[in-house]
Amino acid sequence: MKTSLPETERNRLKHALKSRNLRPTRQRTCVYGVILEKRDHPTADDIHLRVREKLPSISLATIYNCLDTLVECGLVKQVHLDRAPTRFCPNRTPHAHFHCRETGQVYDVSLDDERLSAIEQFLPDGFTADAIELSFLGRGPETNTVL
Amino acid sequence: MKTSLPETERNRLKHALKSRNLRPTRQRTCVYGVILEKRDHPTADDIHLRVREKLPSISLATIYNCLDTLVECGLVKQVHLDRAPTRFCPNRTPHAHFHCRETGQVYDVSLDDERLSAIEQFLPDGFTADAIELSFLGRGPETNTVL
DNA sequence: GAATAGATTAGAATAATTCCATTTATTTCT
DNA sequence: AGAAATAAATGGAATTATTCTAATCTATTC
Repeated sequence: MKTSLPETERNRLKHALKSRNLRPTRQRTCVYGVILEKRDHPTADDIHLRVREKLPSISLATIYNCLDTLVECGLVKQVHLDRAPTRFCPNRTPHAHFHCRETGQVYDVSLDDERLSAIEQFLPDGFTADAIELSFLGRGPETNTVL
Repeated sequence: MKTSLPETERNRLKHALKSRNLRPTRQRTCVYGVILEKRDHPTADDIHLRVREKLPSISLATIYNCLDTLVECGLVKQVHLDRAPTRFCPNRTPHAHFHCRETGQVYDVSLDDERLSAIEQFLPDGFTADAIELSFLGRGPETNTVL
């Protein structure tokens, strides 16, 4: 059976899993593949629907398990917006999220090292962060009234 | 009946509500009072328990209604961390949140104007944000191993 | 190839949030 | 003040997200 995961990505997954003594199962591979395929910040449920097209019998619990594993491996990030289901994002470079009020669309906003370290310096002495989540809520470019 | 809300705060609430044609009901006043009283980022459920001591018959639905109103009025902010229930925060000055992995405690991290506008500049052209949420996950000062 | 550890599965359980229809409170109008 | 009109609160049911559990399946090790 062939899964549509490019070699580099598949290797990244394999290595990340192996280094933690986890197995590169069909389900994990497929979930990761699906997340990389359409980068629209899907929820667990969205992902379930998409993965089902390839592995029709996969359960939602497995989706959650796989996602948690991928998050642990640092291959996927969780995005928490509003009182809404968690979304998942395979962008491994440092970035923030912009959530459009109008369209509901979520955009990645990339953060270079300079910006990232600027943010880290907001923390008072004694605090050490290993994860930062920055998100904006507002109106994206396609909602602009052209006058 | 007396509610333990200091005058300034009560006025702030009254004015914010009036300007939106909303009513300063006992429930709204009490919910706001409780949130100001113990600033530990409680969930809707926590707040329900606390408000019940003063208004024993208040329902959770009303707590949610009141909180939504307070958020609309800009008197309370929502905090979204992990896959966890939303927390509420009455700190109206710009600030981020720090979530300690060990203790679960949530700290406010204040942001001065300079920092705030630095963050705003992360946005590409065409995007306008009316809310920013920044949160850190890591270890707070009380978890430091003293060597 | 049996034993062991790791993953998946279905479905039940839990928990957060929303919805709805009814009742109660507040404001407005006279 | 009292009646009408509007806004808000209520309880409980409904929905939805997420977690848990026990059983089954798979891969790896001896």
